[in-house]
Amino acid sequence: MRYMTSLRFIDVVAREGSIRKAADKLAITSTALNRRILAIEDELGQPLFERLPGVVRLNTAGELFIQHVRSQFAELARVQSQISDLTGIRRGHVRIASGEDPLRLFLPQAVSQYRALHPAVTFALQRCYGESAEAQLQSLDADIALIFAPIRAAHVHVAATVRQTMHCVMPDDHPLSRHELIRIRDLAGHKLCLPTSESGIRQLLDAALLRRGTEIDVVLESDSFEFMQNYLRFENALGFQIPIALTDLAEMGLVARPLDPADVAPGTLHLCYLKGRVLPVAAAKFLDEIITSLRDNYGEAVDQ
Amino acid sequence: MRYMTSLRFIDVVAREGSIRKAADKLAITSTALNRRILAIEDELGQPLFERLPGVVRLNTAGELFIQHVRSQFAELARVQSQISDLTGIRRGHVRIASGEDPLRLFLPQAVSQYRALHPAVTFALQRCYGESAEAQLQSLDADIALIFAPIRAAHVHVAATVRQTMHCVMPDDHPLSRHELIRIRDLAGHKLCLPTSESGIRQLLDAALLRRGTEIDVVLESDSFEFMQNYLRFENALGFQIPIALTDLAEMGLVARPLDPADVAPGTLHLCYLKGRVLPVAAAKFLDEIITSLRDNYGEAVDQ
DNA sequence: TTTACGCGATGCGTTTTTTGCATCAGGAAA
DNA sequence: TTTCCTGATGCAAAAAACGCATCGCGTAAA
Repeated sequence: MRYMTSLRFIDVVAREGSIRKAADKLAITSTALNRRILAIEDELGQPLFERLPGVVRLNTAGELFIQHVRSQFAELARVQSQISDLTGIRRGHVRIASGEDPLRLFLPQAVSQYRALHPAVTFALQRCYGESAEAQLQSLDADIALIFAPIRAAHVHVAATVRQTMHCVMPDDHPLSRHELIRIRDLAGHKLCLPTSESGIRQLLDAALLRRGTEIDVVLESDSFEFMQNYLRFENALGFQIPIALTDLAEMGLVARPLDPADVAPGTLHLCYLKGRVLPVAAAKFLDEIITSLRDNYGEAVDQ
Repeated sequence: MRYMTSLRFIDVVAREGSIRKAADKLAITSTALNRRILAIEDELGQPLFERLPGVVRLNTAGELFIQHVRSQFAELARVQSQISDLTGIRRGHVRIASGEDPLRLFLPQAVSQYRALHPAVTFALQRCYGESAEAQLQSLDADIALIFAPIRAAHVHVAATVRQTMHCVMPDDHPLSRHELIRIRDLAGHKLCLPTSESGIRQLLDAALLRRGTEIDVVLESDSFEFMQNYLRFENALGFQIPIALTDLAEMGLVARPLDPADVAPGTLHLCYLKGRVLPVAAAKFLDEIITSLRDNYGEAVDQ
């Protein structure tokens, strides 16, 4: 929308922290951009940016204003989506912030299924960890977040949750593969591949290992499941995943065995959006879809 | 704010129902206005107005969009108010929709008291009845409403309520002035001045008269208390008011006597704003003020 | 039926606004 | 100090918005 040009410009300047950089990004000259900002500040009666040497930074008024600007964009998107929905063709753009786990299989399936019904809806998927997912909800850079971690911020509304039992992944000829249920103490003496410490899986494991006082042998840390999964065979090591990320292990000569819930507390996958926000039609309907899908595939997804 | 010009224009067109009339009001030519609207519709991908012979009317998409536009204005006002509040000087504009009763004494006092503390805050007071007050809250034409009538719409949030016992106003030499408490049956045979039927007072009285089956003699109907009050002496008639509207009766040779609550149910004065809305700083603080003031002057104002 | 009037849409010349270029002033780092 | 970056500003060119005149179309009065 053309009338929002100045607001969009301000948003970019705030993100870039520099008028000239923002101007480059927006493909206009810095003078034009600078004057737009001065004009808005003039109309508003006070500056939005502190001009520090080399950078510009939002002042308090600017923080208030940028929040307003972003919510206006989100609101406009919602209204446009609602209007498009009137014609029968569902249009829109859904932005999802998710941990790696659901990005492996669950979200690809869910998105493609939804797009088969509504081809005019586009998606953006951003991989990120819990805290940054919540930040993206708040800055309105994401509509929906799928987080395997405790929810920290009070401004996040949890639309559904799914219990996820931790699984241990290993080559199918690994000695532990004979166990149907794996205890924490069984891990002692085996080589382990763990996700990095931002991961919810890692946090649950660390808590469990600490509680049981088990000594472990971490040979590899990675924030890529893909890498870890491929690596397990070479080292004959153990990895960890949650059900929503468990894909075609058999093809890779791997198996997954649940860890005893008495040792490792089952984690919770949270499906969230920003509290108080009315989502665009497309995002809201997609949310409904994946709530249903989570319930069907992983049981007891709790609407809240 | 300049960037909102097109939106403001659309709002005026929607209200006027005619591009040419709106153009007159906005002091531009109809062609310029027309093109702005076409441009927005073009960007939006579909029309907002139905072009009927002689008038334009919002279509469904337009209704959705105009709601968005109005909320943008309200939000911007809130943010501006918040920003102004940073400087220490409280600025802002508070729009109140109220029945006649609080406009007599209560609101003039409250507003002047508030403005004494915050001279940069301006006020707009619109006299109206219950239903239209609620409509004004919803269309964001008013921030706060003070209604002596039952609340009908679910989208209105009631911030406080005050019980108001109906009073009968009469010349101080009227025979009924000897009664400390007036019963409905006492009214029979006397000349009555009643408010018009939109008034909450009239509705309560009608209900009471109907229940008691009392025959009454209505000599005058008026939606102006001022007029009624001045008229009572000439006709030696009876009028009706609620405490919040009772002013310097003695000076006019009038007295007020409460009606028996067993006959006429005490009405409730409602202090409201639009549900889910975050009021601008100035409006929110003024709301706090009058809640306190209502409680102090009329007892038991209930925060809700 | 005819006429007159009001409405929104559109072509075209004019005015206003926005943009880009060149340049200035000022702070940070080499 | 010099260099290099930043945001701010004067001025001319480009772009957008505007007003005038006019068209087509419908309703309502004659």
